Amino acid sequence: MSVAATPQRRQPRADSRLPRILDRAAGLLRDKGFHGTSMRDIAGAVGMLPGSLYCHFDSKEDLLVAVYAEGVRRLGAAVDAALAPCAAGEADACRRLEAACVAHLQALLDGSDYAQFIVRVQPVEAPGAAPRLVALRDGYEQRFRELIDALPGRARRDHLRLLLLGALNWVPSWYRPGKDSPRTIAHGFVAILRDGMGDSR
Amino acid sequence: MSVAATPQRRQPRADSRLPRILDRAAGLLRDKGFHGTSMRDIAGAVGMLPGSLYCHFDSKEDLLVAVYAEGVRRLGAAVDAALAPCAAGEADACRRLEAACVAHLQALLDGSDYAQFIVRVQPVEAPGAAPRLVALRDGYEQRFRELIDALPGRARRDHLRLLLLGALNWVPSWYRPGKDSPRTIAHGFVAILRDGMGDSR
Amino acid sequence: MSVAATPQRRQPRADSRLPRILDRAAGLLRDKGFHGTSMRDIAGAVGMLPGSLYCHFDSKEDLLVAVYAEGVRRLGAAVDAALAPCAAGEADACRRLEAACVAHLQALLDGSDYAQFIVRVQPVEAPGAAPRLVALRDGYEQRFRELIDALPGRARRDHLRLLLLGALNWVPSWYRPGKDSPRTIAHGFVAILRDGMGDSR
Amino acid sequence: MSVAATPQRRQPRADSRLPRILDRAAGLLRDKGFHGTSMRDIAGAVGMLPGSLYCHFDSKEDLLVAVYAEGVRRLGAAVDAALAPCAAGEADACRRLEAACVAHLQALLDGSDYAQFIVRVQPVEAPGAAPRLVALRDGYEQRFRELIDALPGRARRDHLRLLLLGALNWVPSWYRPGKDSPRTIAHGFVAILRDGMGDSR
DNA sequence: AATGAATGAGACTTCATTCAT
DNA sequence: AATGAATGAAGTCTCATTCAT
Repeated sequence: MSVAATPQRRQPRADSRLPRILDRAAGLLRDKGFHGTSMRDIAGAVGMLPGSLYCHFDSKEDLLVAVYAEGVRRLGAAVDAALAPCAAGEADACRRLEAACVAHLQALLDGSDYAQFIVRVQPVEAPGAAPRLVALRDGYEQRFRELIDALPGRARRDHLRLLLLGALNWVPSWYRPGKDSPRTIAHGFVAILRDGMGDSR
Repeated sequence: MSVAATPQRRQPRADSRLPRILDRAAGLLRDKGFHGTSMRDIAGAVGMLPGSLYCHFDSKEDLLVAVYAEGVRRLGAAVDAALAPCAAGEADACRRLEAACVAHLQALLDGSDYAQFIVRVQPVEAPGAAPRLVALRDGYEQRFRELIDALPGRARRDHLRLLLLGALNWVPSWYRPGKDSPRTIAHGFVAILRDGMGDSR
Repeated sequence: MSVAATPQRRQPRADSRLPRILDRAAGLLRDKGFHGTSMRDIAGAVGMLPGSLYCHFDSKEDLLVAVYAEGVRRLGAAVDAALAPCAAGEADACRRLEAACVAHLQALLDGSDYAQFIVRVQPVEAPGAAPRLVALRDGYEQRFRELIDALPGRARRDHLRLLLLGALNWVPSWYRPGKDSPRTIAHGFVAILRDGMGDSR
Repeated sequence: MSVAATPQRRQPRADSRLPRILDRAAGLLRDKGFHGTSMRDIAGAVGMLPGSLYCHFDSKEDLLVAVYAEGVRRLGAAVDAALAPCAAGEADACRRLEAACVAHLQALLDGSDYAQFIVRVQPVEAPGAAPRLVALRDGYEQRFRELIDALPGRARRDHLRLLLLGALNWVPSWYRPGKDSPRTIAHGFVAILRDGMGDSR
C-alpha cells in the first residue's frame, strides 16, 4: 500500500521579500497615488528589478489590492485592539465610538503608511481592482456601522456615520504635526457630534 | 472708411476652444486624476491634437491650474449666490452656513465636473502646481471660515470647520444619486452639528 | 454668402518617411517573422525611435497590415502588368496563366521583400490582424481563380488552383539563386500541370 | 537473492513528463510559431514552472529540435506504414507515390499537432537549431525523392518533387475540415500530376 | 525532477513636450 | 491657433534563463 502523495508545499519561503515590497509600495502609493507610482519606483525602493515584482503579483492592480488588503488588516487590528478593553454594553457606546475614532485617526496620522494610503487611493483609479478595494474598505467600515448603530439618540445613523468617517478621513489633507494631536482632534470631533456645537467643552 | 476706431478687444475670440478644453479636462481629471489623465486624452476629448494644447498652456501643470481656477471661480460663485439673499446678521449665522453647505454640496454632486475635480485632485500630485492650487482652495474656503466664525456656541471653530468641510468633501466617494438629495444630506449634517446626535429631528 | 469651410488637409507631407518604414519592415518581417521582428528593429532600420512609429500606426499589428497591403498592391500590379499584353480570349488561357505564374514567382524570388514577406507571414500569427490579411490575400488570389476558371480541361478547378499556388508559394523555402531561374521553374510547373508528368519536354 | 542481474534500464521512467512536454509544445509551436510561443506557455500547458523545463532541455532551441525530431519520426513512420503493403516494383511506382501522399496529407490534416508544426516552423526562425532541423526534414523527404525517382515519365524529377511537396505542405493554410477529405485532395493532386489538367477523372 | 524567486534584457506602448509648417 | 511628425524617457509587462533549495 503506497502512502498518499505528499502535497507539494505552497507556503512562501522564510526570507520572502514580499512584506518589504508591501511596505515600500504603501509609502510610495500614499505619496504619489496609483498612477503616479511606477513599478520601477516600487522595485527600486525594495532593491529589485521591475520585472521581479511579477514573481509576486500578476499586475500592478493586483499589487495595489495586496497592499490595500494588508492596510485594511492593520487598521482593523488597531481599532479592534482599542475596542477590546471596553465592554460592548450600551452605556459605553459613546466611549467605544470615541476609542475607535482615536485609534483610526492615530493610525491615519501617526501610524505606518498603510492607513493614509487607504484613504488616499480611490478605487476608481484602478478599474480592475475597484470592486476588491471597495469590498475591503466596506469590511473595515462595518465596525463603525455597528458602533454607531449602538449609540443612543435620534440622529440618522447613516448621516452620523458618513459625517464622522468623512471628516476623519479628510484630516490628513490638512493635518500638520505639532499642533493638535490625533487624540485631541478625535475627541473634538466626537464631542461636536455628541453635544452639537453649542455646548462642547 | 470705418466708423470710430474700434478699440482692440482684449477678450478672447468668440470661437476660442479654450472653454471647451477646460470643461473636458475637468471631467477627465475628475475621473482619472492628474497622473491618470494624459494630454492626449484631453486633446482627444476636444478634437485636437496633443501638441495643439500647448498653444493654450505651457505645460500640463499649468493646464491643471487653469482648470482648478475656473472650478474655484464657479464654486465660489455658486456659494455667493446662495448667500446673497440672507443678510449677514448674527441671528442668521446658522441658516447662512446651511445655505452655503447646500450650495457646496449641490455643486459637488449635481453640478458640472469642476467641483468634484477640485475635491479629488490633491495638490501634492503636481508639485509644480501645488502652491497655486492650495492658494486657490484657501481663497474659496475663506467663506466657510467666516461663516463659522460668525456662529454662536463654544465649540472650537477650527474643529467645526474642518469637520464640516471634510465630511462634505468626502460625500462624493459614497454618494449614489436617487437616494438622499444633496440638500437633504447637507441639512442632516448641519443639524447634527447644531444639535448633537441626540436631538436631531 | 460665406465660402464653405476649407477642409483641413489630411494628406501626408511630401517628405514622409512612411514608405521607407514599410520597405524596411517588409524586409525584416520576411526574414524574422512577425514575432521575431521588434518595433525596435524596424525603427532602428529606418533611423527613428521606436515610439515614433506610433505616429504612423496604432499598433504593431496595424503596421503589419499596412506592409501587407502594400505588398499585395505591388504583387497584384506585377501580375496585372504581365497579363496586359495577352488578350483574354480562351485560346490564350494557358499562356495567360503561365504569364501570371512567371510574374508571381519572379516577384517572389527576384523582387523586393514584399512578396516573400506575404507568403511567409501567416495571418494566424497576428490574431488582431488576421481577417484583414486574409481579405487582402484573397483579393490578390482572385486573379488566379479567374485565370484557372478560364482554362479548358476537366480537372477540378479548385484542386488545380490550390496545387499551383501552394507549389509556387513554397518555392522560396527551397529556392537557391544561380540554379533554375524563376521563369524556368514557373514554366516547368505549368508544363507538368498541362501535360502531366509523362509527357513534359 | 535476486534472479539474474537485471541490466540497468536506460529507457526513461514510465512517469516521465517529457512526452507530455513534447506533445503540448508541438501544439503550441504549430499555433503560434517559435517566437510566438514562450517557455512559460509550454510549461503552463504541462502544469510545470518555466524553470523546470530546463531539467529536460538546455535551451528553447534544443526543445524545438526535440519536438521536431519526434514529429519527423512520427511522420516517417506513418508514410512507411502506408508504403509497407505495396511492393517496390516499378509497376506500382505511381500507386506507391499516391499512398505516400495520402499518408503525408492525412498526418498533416487529421493527425496530431506534430506534422503541422513541422511544415509551419521555418528553420530560419531559430538560427542555432536550423542545421539540425534541415537535416531532419531532408531525412524525411528522402522518401519522396526515391518514390519520384522511381516514376516513369520524362518530367524533371526535381520539379515534380518540389511541386508536389510544396502543394501538399501548403494545404493546411487553406484546408477546412468537412469539405474534401485529405485522401480526396491527395488523389486529386496526384491525378493532375499524372495526367495533366485536361484528362483528370 | 521540480520549485520559487530572481535576473537582465527587451517587448509593445504611451508619456509630455517640441517645432517647422 | 493648429497640425503632423518626431523626440527621449518612461510606462507595464514578458522574455529566456539561472540557481539555491
